Amino acid sequence: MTHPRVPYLKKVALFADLPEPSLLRLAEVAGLQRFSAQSYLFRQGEEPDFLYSFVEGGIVLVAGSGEKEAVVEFFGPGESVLLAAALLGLPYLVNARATTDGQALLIPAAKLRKLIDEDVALAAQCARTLSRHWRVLISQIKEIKTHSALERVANFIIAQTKKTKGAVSFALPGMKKEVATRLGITPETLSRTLRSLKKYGVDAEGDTLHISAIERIASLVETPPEAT
Amino acid sequence: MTHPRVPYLKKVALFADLPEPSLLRLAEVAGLQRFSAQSYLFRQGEEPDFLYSFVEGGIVLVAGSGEKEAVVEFFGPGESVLLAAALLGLPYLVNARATTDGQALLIPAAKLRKLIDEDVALAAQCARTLSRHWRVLISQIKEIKTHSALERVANFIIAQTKKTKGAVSFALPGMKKEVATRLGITPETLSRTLRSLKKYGVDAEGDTLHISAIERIASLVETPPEAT
DNA sequence: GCGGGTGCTTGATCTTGGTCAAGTGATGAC
DNA sequence: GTCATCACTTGACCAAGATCAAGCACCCGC
Repeated sequence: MTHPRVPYLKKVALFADLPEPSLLRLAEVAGLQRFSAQSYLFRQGEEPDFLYSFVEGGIVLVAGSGEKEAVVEFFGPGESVLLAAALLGLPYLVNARATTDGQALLIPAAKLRKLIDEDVALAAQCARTLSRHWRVLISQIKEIKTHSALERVANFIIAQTKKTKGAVSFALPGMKKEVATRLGITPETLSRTLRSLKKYGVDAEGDTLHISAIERIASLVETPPEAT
Repeated sequence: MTHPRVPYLKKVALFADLPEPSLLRLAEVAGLQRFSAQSYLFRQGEEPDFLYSFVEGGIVLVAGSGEKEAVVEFFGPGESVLLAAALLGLPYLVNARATTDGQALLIPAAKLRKLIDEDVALAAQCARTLSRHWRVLISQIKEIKTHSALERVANFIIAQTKKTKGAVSFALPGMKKEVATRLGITPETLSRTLRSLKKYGVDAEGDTLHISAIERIASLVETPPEAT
């Protein structure tokens, strides 16, 4: 009965909660696209033809094309990118490069712009998703403006896991040099910082970090018990 | 015939293009609130009761309460803040402090959340406004991560005016120390940077900047003509 | 008038993190 | 196999900008 692409749509947070009719409308215009690691899905300055929602694999949003590259954020399965550009029909501000092989649902931007004016459920859901993105970016700006390199690395580690205590291991969402610019530091500084975190139980093994006790990392960043 | 608060709603970009029925629904729940310079409209961590849209005057969004304050962005007449928190019903991530006296339209957050699920025009408009905000924040992140203090100040000056050449004068959107942290630098550094920009025709007089030729500032920031 | 608070500037000094350069290890082309 | 490339690390050095400390100018209350 239901469209073959609906199950894919269900995997994407942006669409998961939409009612059946909305899903069907989207399913009709959506297409599934494979991509391979290190390939570019789109480049800064291009006109947005699609909204990208990841079913599998991940990408990294990179600002600035030439020498000065800065990672804005990593995105993985279930997330959508560049809703903003697609909705406004303005050129992408960033590049998207795949960090792994994967597949994405592509929704034609023109169709999306049309649907959003007709479908409350979709429009409201877009607004909520964009709201979440807004908050993530605000946090990042706060972070960069008020915390040191070591604190940012610590916070990044904490953000990568849901656990608040005990041992954790996880893979970095991209190459170390990408993680570095995501944090607003150089690869060299990240390397040194990770080494200095060894004494707090952080061990790097390739692109996997082993944390012996996440609460020790958290203590680095919490305001140390103040008087007053 | 029309509600007395509709003309105020018309002044706000978020609402200006909405059809009459949507405006009326909003007008019924909106309230006008005066605020005075330096007062806090809300503080970080509070539950969002309202969406704030400025009819007159401006505010500054400040992250971090204690010692480490960092300005996230300035907002003026016609703009709306914390749509994100209001829509999601999550605590504010930032403080809002008035930079001048003014008045704001307050839309109860609960009502807004209800309306957005029923009113396509409103929902779509929220999504578009949030999209614009997203792009502004992305630009700021790029800026901080890839440009030096001098370039950031130059870009800030350029962003404050619509003109692309000739002389300009404009008032800073807040105190110098606020502008400084907005740019991710200290007040001292801003002061020194402005002085070093004197030779490029930038003159500070109180909170007003006089630029003798905006294109000279622009040339500081454009990639100097590269070979290749 | 005077005194105190505040925002801004200026100078001297320090520190963080960036830059430059060299070296290692893994990977892949041939 | 060799060689090149590339991510990453490490070390030595450097510089942009932060911090610390005065000093100035303005405003407001008294």
